[in-house]
Amino acid sequence: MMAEFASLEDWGLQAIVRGSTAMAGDYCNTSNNPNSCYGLMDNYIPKDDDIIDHDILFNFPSLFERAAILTDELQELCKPFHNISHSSSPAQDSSTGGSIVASDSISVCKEMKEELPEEEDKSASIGAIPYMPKYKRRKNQHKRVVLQVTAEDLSNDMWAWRKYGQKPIKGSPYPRSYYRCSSSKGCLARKQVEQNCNDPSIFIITYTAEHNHSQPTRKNALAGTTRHKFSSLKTSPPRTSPRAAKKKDSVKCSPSPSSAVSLSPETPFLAEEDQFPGTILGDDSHNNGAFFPEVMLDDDLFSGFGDWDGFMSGLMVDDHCSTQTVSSRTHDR
DNA sequence: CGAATTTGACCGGCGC
DNA sequence: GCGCCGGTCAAATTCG
Repeated sequence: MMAEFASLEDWGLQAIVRGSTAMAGDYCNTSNNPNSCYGLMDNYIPKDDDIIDHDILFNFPSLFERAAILTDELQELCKPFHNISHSSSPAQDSSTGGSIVASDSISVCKEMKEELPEEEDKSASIGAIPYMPKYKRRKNQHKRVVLQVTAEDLSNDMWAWRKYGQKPIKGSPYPRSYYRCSSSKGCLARKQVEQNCNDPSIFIITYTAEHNHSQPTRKNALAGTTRHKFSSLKTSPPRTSPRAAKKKDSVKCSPSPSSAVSLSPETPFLAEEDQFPGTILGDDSHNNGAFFPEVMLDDDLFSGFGDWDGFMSGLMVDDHCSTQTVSSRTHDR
């Protein structure tokens, strides 16, 4: 699958090749671009920019009421991927056209940073999502939900996403792709996809804002998802528009476009068996900063929940998982 | 022909 | 104030 994926995309291949060699060291300068490179959290030192979305959290009003409900919301956020865990058996991968042997990494890094007074932030966010004028969103950009998934898992996102931009990111050899939810016109949900420069097979997905509609149950019911998102994974060369050609040499060696993008937004039908597949692990302060690939929630988030620790301890299965991949236990339920 | 993708341009936030 | 950078827009292009 990986090979297939790699062969399908010029830059993807390049990225993978580079990623497997000296790339990581050369490009993954976390001091330059922690956002792009904190994929493997074992050597990640949180900074103010590496944040989680207050909106996401606060747009789940009940989030601050009961931890149990919190997990529901987390599940909601993670739905696009936790189904993947269950669907990663080879027999089920016809939707992605590949012979996926095993999907491993479903990683969720959830962080939260208090940048604004909590009350103010809450009051501003709870309830209807206010319309954000053009170019006025950046203040909220510090608040995100970050997940890490494998390439194959990336294609199993339950939501319908439409790409609206792609940018090379400083400090990362891989471009970041920007998606908005195409299921509902007014939906403010955003998604960014970039490759983990430490491990190109891992994609870092950043969700911003929240869907204002229910999750589609089958992809055919989705608006705006008719085009096969994997079309660009065919062997056809990347498109080069006249505009692109015109300015080609001015473009920094950003890998060819489709990469993560093309991988991302396919939304196959997946039954809504919403068992949270990823073990929610406690905040990393309890774990010496080790990276827990499934779910990571930081202190600030937990500070809002009195008995979160107790709750989480019930969910905790293994404190010693790998720093890069999720053990198969996630899929064994 | 409608919808999705690509990609250069534009804009605003932020650091210096 | 300036420049860098990330995020978004929108025209052009491609695809089904």
